[in-house]
Amino acid sequence: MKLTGQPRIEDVAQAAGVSAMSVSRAMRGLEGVSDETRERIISIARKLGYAPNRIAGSLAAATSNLIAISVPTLFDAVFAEIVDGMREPLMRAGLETMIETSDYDPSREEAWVERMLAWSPAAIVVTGVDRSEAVRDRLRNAPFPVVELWDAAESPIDLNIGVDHYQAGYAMGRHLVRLGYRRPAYVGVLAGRDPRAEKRRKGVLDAFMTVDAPFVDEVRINDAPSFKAGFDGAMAVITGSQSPDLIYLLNDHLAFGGMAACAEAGKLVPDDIGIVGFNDLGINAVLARTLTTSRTPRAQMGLSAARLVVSRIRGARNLERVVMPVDLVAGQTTRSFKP
Amino acid sequence: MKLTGQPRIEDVAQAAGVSAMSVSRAMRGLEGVSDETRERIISIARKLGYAPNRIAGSLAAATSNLIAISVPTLFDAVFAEIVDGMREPLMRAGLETMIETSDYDPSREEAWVERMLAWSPAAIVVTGVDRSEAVRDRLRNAPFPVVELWDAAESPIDLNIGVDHYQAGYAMGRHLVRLGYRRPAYVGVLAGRDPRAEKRRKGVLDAFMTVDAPFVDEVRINDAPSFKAGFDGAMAVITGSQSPDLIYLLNDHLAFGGMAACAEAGKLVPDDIGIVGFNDLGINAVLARTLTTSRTPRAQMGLSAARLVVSRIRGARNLERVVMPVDLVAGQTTRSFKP
DNA sequence: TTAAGTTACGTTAGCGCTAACGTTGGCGAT
DNA sequence: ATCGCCAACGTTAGCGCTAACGTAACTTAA
Repeated sequence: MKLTGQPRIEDVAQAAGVSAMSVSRAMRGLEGVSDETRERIISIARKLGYAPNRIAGSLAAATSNLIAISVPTLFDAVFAEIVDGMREPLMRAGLETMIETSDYDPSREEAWVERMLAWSPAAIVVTGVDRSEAVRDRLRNAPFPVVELWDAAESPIDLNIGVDHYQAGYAMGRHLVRLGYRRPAYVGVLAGRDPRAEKRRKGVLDAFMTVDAPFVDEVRINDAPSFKAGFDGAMAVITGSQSPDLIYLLNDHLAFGGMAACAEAGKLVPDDIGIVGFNDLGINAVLARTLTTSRTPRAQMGLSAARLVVSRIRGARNLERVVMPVDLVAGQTTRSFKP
Repeated sequence: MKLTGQPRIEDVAQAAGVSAMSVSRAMRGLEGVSDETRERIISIARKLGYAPNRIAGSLAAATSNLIAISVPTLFDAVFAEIVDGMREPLMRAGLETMIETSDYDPSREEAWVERMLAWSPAAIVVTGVDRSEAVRDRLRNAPFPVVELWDAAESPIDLNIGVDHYQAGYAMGRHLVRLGYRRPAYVGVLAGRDPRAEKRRKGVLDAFMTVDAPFVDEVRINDAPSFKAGFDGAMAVITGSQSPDLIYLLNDHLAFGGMAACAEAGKLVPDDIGIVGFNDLGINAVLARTLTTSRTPRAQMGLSAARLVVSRIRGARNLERVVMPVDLVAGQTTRSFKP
């Protein structure tokens, strides 16, 4: 009860007539204390309002119960869902979550990784696989599990759970080619901002190139992905001179904005123009005219990643790489969209 | 360079020919080292790849650079935006974010508060003001700033930034009464799940009671708020026997689902029935037929909260309570909605 | 019976840092 | 000259916990 007014392990030890070490063992559920003593210690600890000082514990044990997670942004429901999906297993395992939003900036992520190393986390989770060799090295040599999430890694640093964005794009592209589209346009954010989006774009493009049909137009919004960005981008493409028969947008947020732009411009979807997104956000559940999109297992990805991390922390030594399936969600093609 | 292979402060001290304390002072920008020595120390630290061990530092200083934030969920864009808004000032101040999602469960929040006390955070941020007196006491006596966010507190624990949900509801209710609506219905989640939503509901109800027009129907979805929940809830109300002339839904997510339900049921909005939400999500920017809703300054709230926290940590002793304005966003009333 | 475990503890020695309190030397004021 | 003061350091003593290593009592096997 010295500095902070909080009882310390020594206070509990004295009250229970045992050593601090026994209290430590009892509180952490380690063996080496009899059931009888353990119960007595725990009840006394509760009575005193004792909570182990995690900082001291982490220093002594040279590890913490912190999981450090970096995502580009929480504003995008995709990452919010991934993080949300991780919470439950992490909570069960008594792990706390530290979060970073890098705003798609590799240098911010890099600085954060360095900072996190100073916190001896129990594990670190980063988004995607595209980062400098220097950071990869730091993570490879880290004394804790590392998860690369959301994208599929060719050579993972350690654990990897994600979807193959190129393949998802390619599969969607093939589907669109089969439907007869030949003049695709692309609407996304500035190249380099979102490596996963670029991979999907490349997949779609490659699929269209099998029928010699490259993008006839391409708009890059210099802004965060949003309904508005999709609206503006799609509008630019629609009112442009290339008259595409299809717009592939970075994700469903943009795609929904794109549908609205079509409505505004008097274009029927998909009669006049096709609109395709990515992720399958919940919005499709309530639209009479659903988007064509790709369903990504976000929550499942978070859940699996968290479980893997927990099992690793508990001692499992398996190297895992999980590529999760992306389901193609075909939009309705019989009625028209009017928001 | 002992345990973890990471250089320690002592390694830097020896390399620079000074004491560990001087390195500590130099790294933290404290006075007591000459500019010359400071630069030399910092350059050597960089050369060695030294990063201060935050855990050891936090233990010695009995405080950390951690900000602990609890929100009900990140899946709701509102909280994602609040957290996102806090990131920038926190980052600038060198503070790390620990996050908890309580899923609207007070007992989870309570347990988390106890856990966080063991981490000596620099500040703690909780959502809303409705919590047990026991938790309020713990937070009041905490040796760091506490922020209650998103709701306006009558008697704040410490800092408070939020909107007055009752007033927002009341203002919206008055607006709706003026528009001539007299048979309102409510669609929300189970009572007790979301105290802020209940306050808004009460505000709307009180406004309607000024013209003796209570809710004619009320549906409580036993599920997370989503497009789908709004769709289902609104559909239940529409197909019910009370024929409301207006549906007030918990938030914009539900309200958008509600609009879709109206379309599905062949009801014109607002000709046949009014649909009202809360928050003003970005979706309105792309809808020809916009929702009637209340605009909440989420990002601004996060930003202000973070700034306040930072200034407090830096020594300011001001007690602050900020009630932010909620703007009423009137929906278009001239054309009909068809998704 | 006795050596060799086993259980249930206690003791020791830090983990890497920082608050608080020295100490030293240089400098201006008297 | 010598006092006091200040800047620029160094020293000491932990912060509260846990890994690693004792140790005593008790059990088991041959």
